[in-house]
Amino acid sequence: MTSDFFSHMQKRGLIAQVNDAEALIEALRKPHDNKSEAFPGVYCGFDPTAKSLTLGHLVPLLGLRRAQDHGMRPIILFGGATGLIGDPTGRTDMRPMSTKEDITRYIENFSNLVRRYFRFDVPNTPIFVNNLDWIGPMSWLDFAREIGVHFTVAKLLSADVNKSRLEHGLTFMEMGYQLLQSYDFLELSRKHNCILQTGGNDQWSNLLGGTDLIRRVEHKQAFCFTQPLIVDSQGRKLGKTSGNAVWLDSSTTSPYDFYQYLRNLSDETVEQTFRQLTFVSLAEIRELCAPTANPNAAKERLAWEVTALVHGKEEADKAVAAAHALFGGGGDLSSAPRVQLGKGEVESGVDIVTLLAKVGISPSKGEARRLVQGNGLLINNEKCSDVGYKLRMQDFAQECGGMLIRKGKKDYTIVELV
RNA sequence: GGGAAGAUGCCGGAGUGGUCAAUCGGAGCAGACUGUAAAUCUGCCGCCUUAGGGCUACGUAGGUUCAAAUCCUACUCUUCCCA
Repeated sequence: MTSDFFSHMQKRGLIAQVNDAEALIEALRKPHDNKSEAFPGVYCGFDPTAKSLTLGHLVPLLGLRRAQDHGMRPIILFGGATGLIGDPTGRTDMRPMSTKEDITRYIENFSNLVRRYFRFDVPNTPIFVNNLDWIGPMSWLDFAREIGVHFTVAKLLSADVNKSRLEHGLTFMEMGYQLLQSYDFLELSRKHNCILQTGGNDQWSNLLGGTDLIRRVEHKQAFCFTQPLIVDSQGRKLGKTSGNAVWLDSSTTSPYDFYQYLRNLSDETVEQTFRQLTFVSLAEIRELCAPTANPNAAKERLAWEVTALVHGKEEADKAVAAAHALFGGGGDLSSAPRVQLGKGEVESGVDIVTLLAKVGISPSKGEARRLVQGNGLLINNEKCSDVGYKLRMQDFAQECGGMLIRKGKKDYTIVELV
């Protein structure tokens, strides 16, 4: 059944570039002993550059899960070592260096986030590794002699990713990044029978570095493919809202906001996102996204499916209920985003502008003022265009258990008194 | 090591003594239209403000001047050319 993996990924639009498709299909066809270490391994690395993972990381994560479902062993690598260096790919300047303590903390959070996407009740359970474990103890000299010797500087410089960086200052540290990632693949190939590496489309040259290294050192063929970056109809990277990333972590992006983000995707993006971010069958997706079908029904389903994967069915249902309540009128508001305000504030006659800034609905008073002046604010579904409006206790006595603030068309917040 | 150029707001990129909180484009926010979509059009887009103004900003630190993003000095960083 591993043999179906590749075509499954292709049909879902999850493969951008492959190094050797035919040989990979052939390798996956090879029967193996289900009880031993012999599951062919597939790995993808995640560098701890931020405290949480984003929507964009969901593609490779689910890709590993799809591999698991097809009888491969998923290997999730955390870049404890590579995170200290920073991948120069696609960047015009160096990443700010994180501290070692930050990276340790991030990795802890990553491993908590990631577990839910895999199965542990099967023989091919996932493996979690940290590349600091093998890169950390290695001396520079050993590394240079064992790994560095297989890379020429000309080759590294010819990579487009490095070329563009050359003008802006590429450091020695960062140029070593590809070597580290290549070494990871070699190590996993030796230890865990890992035959395949996946990554984002921008990772192509890093992935090839690994397959090259394995061929040179082990005289074995290894495989890699990249996955398309998920983008919207304008080709913008998916997963940013209001300039902020959409995180997989419920404490940074609430399940409601997560749901809303997907619910608001543009029409053209829905079918592709459906294939890439859900396990819904292709036949059903076709039906949902047919030209005659209701695009809003498709979006609701898509948003629910992905939210359920990331936050669980219960949270997804709550997000739907909240959305229906806010947009459809009536229904259950209990899951809408909430913020709290001290009673004393209202008693002392706080005005609307101060309140918006205080609870974080607007980042500053000036912006709150502009919002109100621009007719963009509704209090309990009534337009409020009076900048000096003073809140009263009865404003907070709505059914939802507080005051319903609507900013613009679809940004709802309940302010409750404590 | 020597020489040249450069560092501006979230990003790109104008500005070269006052009229600069800084042209323009992108991103973002809001309004109209709509389907919680796209496209389009309109307004906003440093912070505070009792709306008169105040404060902080043009790599960092000093200086010249009534007045500096703009001139001078030192420093930091980057790019290019030569070695």
